[in-house]
Amino acid sequence: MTTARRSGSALTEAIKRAALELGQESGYAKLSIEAIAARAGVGKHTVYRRWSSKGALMLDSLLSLDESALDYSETGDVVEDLRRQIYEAVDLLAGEPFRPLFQSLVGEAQHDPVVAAALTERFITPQADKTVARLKAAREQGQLSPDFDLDLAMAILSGPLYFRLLITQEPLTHEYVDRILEALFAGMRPRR
Amino acid sequence: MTTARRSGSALTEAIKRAALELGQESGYAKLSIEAIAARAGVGKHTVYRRWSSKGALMLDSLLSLDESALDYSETGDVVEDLRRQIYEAVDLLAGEPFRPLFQSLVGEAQHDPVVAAALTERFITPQADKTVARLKAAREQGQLSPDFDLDLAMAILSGPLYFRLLITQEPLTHEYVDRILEALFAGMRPRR
DNA sequence: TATGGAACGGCACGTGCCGTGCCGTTCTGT
DNA sequence: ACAGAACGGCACGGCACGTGCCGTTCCATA
Repeated sequence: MTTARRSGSALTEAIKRAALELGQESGYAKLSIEAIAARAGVGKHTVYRRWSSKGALMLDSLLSLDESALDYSETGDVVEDLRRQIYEAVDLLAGEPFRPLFQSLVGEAQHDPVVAAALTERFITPQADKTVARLKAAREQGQLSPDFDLDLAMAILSGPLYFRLLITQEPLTHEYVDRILEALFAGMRPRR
Repeated sequence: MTTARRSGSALTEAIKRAALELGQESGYAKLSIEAIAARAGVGKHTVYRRWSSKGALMLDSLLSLDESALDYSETGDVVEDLRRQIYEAVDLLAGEPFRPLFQSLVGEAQHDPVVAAALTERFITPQADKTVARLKAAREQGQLSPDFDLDLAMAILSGPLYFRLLITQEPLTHEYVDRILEALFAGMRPRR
């Protein structure tokens, strides 16, 4: 009997899917590459050939979900645009069902430089750049105080969200996002 | 020959010391309880009897360093008081030589609820409470806008610091702390 | 259409650490 | 003086690691 052999990319997808499934069932901690390979019906080599570690695999699996999902449209209103951008990121990664996995992944990045680098390159930097670009455009249109540090503004927007996700481990609601935006812009509007 | 036997608390201290030493030498990731016990000249039971996991041991070892170190004096100026409080926490845990360990520990808290709970109870909550209490006192003295959410202010102070520590993994300088304080209070001062 | 090489699934191996027993010894409280 | 707890040392089974080797299947090239 000739088993229909799957193509390379189909295997890659099957492994990612198995990783996400097992991750949601058992949690990241008790997750082994052995188990993922078994679930995907694949040899361990086939996994190791593609990813160097459990963290790299999970990160890739998780971030493959977004792709275009993290784009957002422009309304002309800075606050509204930022709100939408943050809502989408928060809903995807800090909402069900992927919050625990994303959380564990950021945790893993604290031990594993490879995961940290990949996380920064594929998610953190793109998001931060988008935020700063939008702020910059607003500042040039006179909607913001011209002396405000945009990188700092970005950190003040992002920081409390990660603080909630990682430290207090409370849910990230839209209402919380709104409050941060409100507080930030209270101090950022141009002075009369 | 009768080996001089160490008392219980002396053993506890010796194990903590060994854990911190090995943690700084090898990094948290490649750290085993076996190795810690060996370094401390102690049986594994003696470790397991005191701590339930590597994370619990490391957290205890690290936070035992502060004790009274995280107290600070009152100057009457909110910003100055908060600055001192944050400096001290940042210098101890996010400065050399303990930054990598603290970082890994917060990472561990993402997988291990026991570590997360201990971290919250022994460090996060006390720090947050202190900050909020100081803000509250200032507000009651009319130094702050009366409608500002103090918990949110605390998150805006803490969030960017953890963002730097965990996400962008840049050093936490006093200068950065100052900029956050400045930005926050720009939006918090009472309106005329 | 024939052929070599790459990728595959399956299996087994040695390694490291886990957490837990059991031993005989040493200290402590009563 | 004595019982019991805590100790250091050792050995154990278990698990997942990462890496070999096997024979098979697919694919590119000639």
